Amino acid sequence: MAAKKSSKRTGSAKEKKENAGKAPVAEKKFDFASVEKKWQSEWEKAGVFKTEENSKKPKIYVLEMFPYPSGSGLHMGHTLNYTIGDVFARFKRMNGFNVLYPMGYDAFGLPAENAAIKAGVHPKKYTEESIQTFMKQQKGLGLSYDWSKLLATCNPDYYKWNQYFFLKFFEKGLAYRKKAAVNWCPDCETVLANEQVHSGKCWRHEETDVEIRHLEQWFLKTTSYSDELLECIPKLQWPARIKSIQENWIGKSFGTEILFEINGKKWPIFTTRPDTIFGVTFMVVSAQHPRLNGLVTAAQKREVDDFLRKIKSTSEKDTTELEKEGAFTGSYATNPLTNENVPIYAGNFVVADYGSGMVMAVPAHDQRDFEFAKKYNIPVKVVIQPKGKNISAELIGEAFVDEGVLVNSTKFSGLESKKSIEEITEHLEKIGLGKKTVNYKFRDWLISRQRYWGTPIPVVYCEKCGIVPVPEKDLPVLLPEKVEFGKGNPLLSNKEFVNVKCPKCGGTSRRETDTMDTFFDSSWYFLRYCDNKNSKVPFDKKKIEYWMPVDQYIGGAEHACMHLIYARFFTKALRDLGFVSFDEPFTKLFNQGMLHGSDGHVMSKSRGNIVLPEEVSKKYGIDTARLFLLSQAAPDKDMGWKEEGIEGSLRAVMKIVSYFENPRPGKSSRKIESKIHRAIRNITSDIENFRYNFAIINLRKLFDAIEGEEKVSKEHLEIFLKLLHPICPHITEELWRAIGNKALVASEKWPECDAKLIDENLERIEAAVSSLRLDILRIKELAKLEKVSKVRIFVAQEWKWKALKIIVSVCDGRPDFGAAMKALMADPEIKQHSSEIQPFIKGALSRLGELSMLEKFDEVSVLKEAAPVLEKEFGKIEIMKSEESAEPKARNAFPGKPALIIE
RNA sequence: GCACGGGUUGGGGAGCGGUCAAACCCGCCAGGCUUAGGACCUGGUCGCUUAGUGCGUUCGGCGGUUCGAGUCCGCCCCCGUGCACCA
Repeated sequence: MAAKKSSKRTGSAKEKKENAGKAPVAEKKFDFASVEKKWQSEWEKAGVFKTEENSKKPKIYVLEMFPYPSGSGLHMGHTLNYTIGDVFARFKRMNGFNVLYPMGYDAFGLPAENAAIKAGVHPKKYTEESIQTFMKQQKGLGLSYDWSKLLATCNPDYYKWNQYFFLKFFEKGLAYRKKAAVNWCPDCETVLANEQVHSGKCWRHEETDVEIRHLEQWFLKTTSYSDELLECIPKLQWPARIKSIQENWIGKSFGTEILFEINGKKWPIFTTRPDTIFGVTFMVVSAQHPRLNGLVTAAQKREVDDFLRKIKSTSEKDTTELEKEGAFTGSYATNPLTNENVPIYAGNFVVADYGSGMVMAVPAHDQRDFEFAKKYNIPVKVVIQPKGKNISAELIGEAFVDEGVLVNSTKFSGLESKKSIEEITEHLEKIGLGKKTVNYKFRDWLISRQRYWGTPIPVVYCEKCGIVPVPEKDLPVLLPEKVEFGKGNPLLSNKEFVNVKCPKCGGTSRRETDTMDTFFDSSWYFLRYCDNKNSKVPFDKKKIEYWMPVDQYIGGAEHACMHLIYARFFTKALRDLGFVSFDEPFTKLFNQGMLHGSDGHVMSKSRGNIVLPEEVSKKYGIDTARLFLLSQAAPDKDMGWKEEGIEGSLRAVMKIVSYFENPRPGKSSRKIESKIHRAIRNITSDIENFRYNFAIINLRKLFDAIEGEEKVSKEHLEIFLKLLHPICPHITEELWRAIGNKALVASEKWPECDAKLIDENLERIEAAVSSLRLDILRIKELAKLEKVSKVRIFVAQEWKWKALKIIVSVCDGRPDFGAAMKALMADPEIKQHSSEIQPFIKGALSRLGELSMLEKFDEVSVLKEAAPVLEKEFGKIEIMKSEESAEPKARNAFPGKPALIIE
């Protein structure tokens, strides 16, 4: 099929090429592969993508989220992602910026380890090979990375600094170890951070329920930055969606902490509804609460244990539908304002580590509490009445949760609930039994993992000294290669690694075998790029100060409350440790859309719907693929990959290539000059604002205009190639050379728009020409005229123009028939046409907006310029005033809408 | 349940409250050119019209604001995403 196709693809295009004495492009197709290779190596030779040291240019740091190097390599989805950044980086480079555009690999992680278990390959080998594949593919895409900045997080010269930062955090108390109810994924065989649990499932295993286990683990004190992380969000130039996800994730809520007395001890209870405190009839403590046991009396132990066993077997299923359940603990709490004793239940609907893990239950005014109370026959006490209504505990079928007026609340009765929140809180503060407080959903980041392929946590456990950090001089704690994969943490199988002497006392001690969450690695990699070869310190502060923060970050929205929050935390923590002096790592963030495969699902290896860039490249050339991907939609929108569409992009590329094979150099017309400068202006702002799809439309329009010209100057052709270069880097280099240039487009200066050369009038004339021409042709066809010998164009009578101006000015954007009529009748010249005035005003009022634009140009002069262009084709063209015509249709010519008579 | 996106002409996808029947691409139709081809060129592609730059009807549904609404507001329906028993 293919061979037949290409042999047939000859014809007129071929003849043209042969006349020019050149190889027929269309026939040979175009050797994209060798052109791509050639320019990729030229770029490398010239080092055009290297950042400059001590540059006077303004800096810009363009960064894509670095990939996890999986064995399956890149697909078109990645291609889209990196192309978006590459276009931007090339554009900025040409605009005179010193651009840092690096690439690296998030090389630690579970998939490598799992592959090792499955295929018997060592994770190190697996990862190294994957990285090689990725690099080769990325180079094949023509991405303009400065490869000298390369890093991989699994190299000791990188993870050494993970350990170094860990120790710094440990010193400051930002890294700590505690026993807690943590998330455990039985498939990953490790604990997970809260951010890695999605709706009760593991982020890597959609099918796997996460279990709650009580384990001692390492945490980073991310919560000490909760407030700052939240407060800085409005300042970020990030997509609103990501900002809102982060705000929700941090989940700040204002409320009151009330001290209830339980077994002689004060328990702080967090609530947003202190106004309902007189309605508390019981308390519920989380079934996962670490202090639950202390509340259970001997008599109730059995009941509570039964309950705990029951929820363990059902709790992970259908969290949405879960019925509220619980068991009485046997303990009571004393309400500080009523001195009533209320029973404490253990319940499945209370979160252990939000607030204090126990809630005061007000069944009359909280739906969950209501359901629970009904189930266990606990009294319901109404303390807030809706305005103008009277509800009673016996009759309500659901909790009344809205605002109202307090009742049964001692001296607070009669207050509006909103007001009483303040008053009750104040009262509690006065008597020392409560205070205003804030609560966050955000929790500390659990960073230890019971897996092999990660950064060893630099700590040993000494029998005498307890937790002892590894001294800085002994870093890095190397990850041993010799381990056995299978059950449990492979690191435990290496005795030399595990059994060490205590750095403090020299006594027997055991090395920590947990490794760090890989999100630790990715929380500061953007800093390391700035100084990736430094072996003395994690990075030179001066270099960081020059390059950071990242000006433009590009990546997927799935990292909204994982990587993007961790990196922000890390930056703030490093700032407070004196490593950096800025507050936020990423000034601007762009979320690229997801590429969907032909089955409509997001393109991914596991779905089996991936399209490989190599294959597309081979068929269409990578520039064509880039053009196609970016022209489909705005780059932040999801889009589908469809093979059919790319043919159109190939056509466009081939048209451009053919044109440049046989250019027609000469002096450009004013018209094309105007168009070029308009295009410069538009395309510059399109790329700047990631409106690549519009940039491509403008490029195509510009090319159509160039192609239609008899002659175009070399300078203008060069401008076109420069404008196209960020999107189609390879072919533009090839064509740049073809029209006689030596240097590389990649290092050329971006063209500047000379606004003076944009000629609105000329473009109006052109538009008039083409619309006139079409009208004439259409009329000719409809009238079945053999030939057009004469065209008469009738333009509106002058009084109509005058009247129009009056109407536009009188009405000031708002149709006002009366005012318009009055104004027109006041003008003696217009008054002569009184019979036509009324319909004219109606017409004008109905298109007021359009007409106020029309006012700006002179119909007659535009047509006078337009007509001669068409005379060659249609013979004599006359322009005349409507009143000179006897034809009623022509007489009705409206301003801006000329009438035609053709003979 | 809460929050955020989105529903536009055959498909993809644009659309500062007036210049918008709605960019651009694909598809489709007609014509041209032809070593008759899924190449290239030109035009068309909501309906009705037609010597029109004419009329009508449209932008998930229903209301509202406005002289004027895909465009703003309210409610509803559908699709997608995030969080989810957060007290």
